[in-house]
Amino acid sequence: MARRTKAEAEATRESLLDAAEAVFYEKGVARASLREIAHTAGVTRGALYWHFEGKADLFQSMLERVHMPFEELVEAIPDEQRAEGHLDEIRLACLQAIDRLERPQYKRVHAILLHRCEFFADINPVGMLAELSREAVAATLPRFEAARSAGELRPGLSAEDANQLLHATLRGLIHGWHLDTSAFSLAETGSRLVDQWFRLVSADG
Amino acid sequence: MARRTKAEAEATRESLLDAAEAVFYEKGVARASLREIAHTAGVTRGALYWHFEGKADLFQSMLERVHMPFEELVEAIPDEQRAEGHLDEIRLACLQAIDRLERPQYKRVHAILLHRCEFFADINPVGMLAELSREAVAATLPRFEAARSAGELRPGLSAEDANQLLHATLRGLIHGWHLDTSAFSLAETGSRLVDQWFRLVSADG
DNA sequence: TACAAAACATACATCCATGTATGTATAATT
DNA sequence: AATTATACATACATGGATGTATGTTTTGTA
Repeated sequence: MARRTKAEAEATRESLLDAAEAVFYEKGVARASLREIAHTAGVTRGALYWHFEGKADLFQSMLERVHMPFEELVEAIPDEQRAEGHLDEIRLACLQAIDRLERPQYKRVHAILLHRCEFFADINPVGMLAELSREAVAATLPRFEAARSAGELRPGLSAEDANQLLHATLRGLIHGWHLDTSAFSLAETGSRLVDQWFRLVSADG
Repeated sequence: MARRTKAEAEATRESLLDAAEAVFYEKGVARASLREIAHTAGVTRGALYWHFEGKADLFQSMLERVHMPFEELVEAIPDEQRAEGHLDEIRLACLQAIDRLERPQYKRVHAILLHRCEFFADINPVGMLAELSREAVAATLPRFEAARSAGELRPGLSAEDANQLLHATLRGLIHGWHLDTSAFSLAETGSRLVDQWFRLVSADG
């Protein structure tokens, strides 16, 4: 086929990523063929290999579209929700994360990352999840320490333990939700449990 | 090759399951070939197809070797650890689970189930995880309700919420550990966090 | 002791995925 | 206006995996 304009090329790139999301979600990454992804995007494998080096590169690029660093979550806290203390700021950021995880694209990509891909070639989803986890853990720890210094944390509970417990709880909550997203609503049940958790670890809970 | 005795046949079946564990763990389920599994077990695909219907059946059979129902965990609580109340019984059972999850076979199979398999053909690992989860949640709920009635639970915390929080925390803890099993020891860090958790939710914590 | 089925190994047919090489029309550049 | 690189499509070469059919001993059994 003929050469397309730059904007058109970018559009095919995006549609390839969209198609990858759909096909990865439906078939799993390993059983998804590049042929089907290209076909879903309305192009051929030629286009795919032009924009990406292969399945691994495609997968990686797909993930980069949904990265959400903790600081971004903090900034995304709406103005009407004013944080009362350090603990409360973490809580509100968690609620922001929960809110985003229910959005279709995040949900689908997360489902792929959690249950629809095995490590392959250069891409190691376990390592990627581990990296994201470390990033999040490192971002919240100083806030828990600040909360500790301010006396917001329950006596006998260290900042490190509270931090690890929070991430374990969130991770488990999200994984559990992804086991059956129709079983409960993240927005409702999830945020209620998160609120309960913060009440349990706060000094005046 | 010639017909083997019944005992020998059972031995090859077991060695095929062992090989499946090893190859699934190394390559992931989707990229693991039955040829390599058979070769690792020291036989050919003929033997594999004799004992199992295919990869799905092999996978399923592999999982059945490591199932651990909650009641079994309760019974496995050593005599020197006497449970003080309902909450404490749940706690001790959790510690039993943690203990088992560090054993090589459980650890490997769990790693496969969590991060090294995609759903395929008739087998749906997400559904299987969901089923195991439901089973565990259903097993602990009545105990939390008993704890609630006995006044062991923190005021303002329902049995349902406590139950969901526990399973979220455990699931997150285990998933997090599997992201990098060298990062921390489940036996040490895990049981410390579990103890902390039960302290947080208990009325006299 | 004979025989049928067990417990595999071997061979074959089929299919599909990946990677790369090559073709091609057009957008961008000079 | 001519040229070049772009943005793909098409074609080809290769390889490996699955499923099944068929062989081959030997074991359990009647």
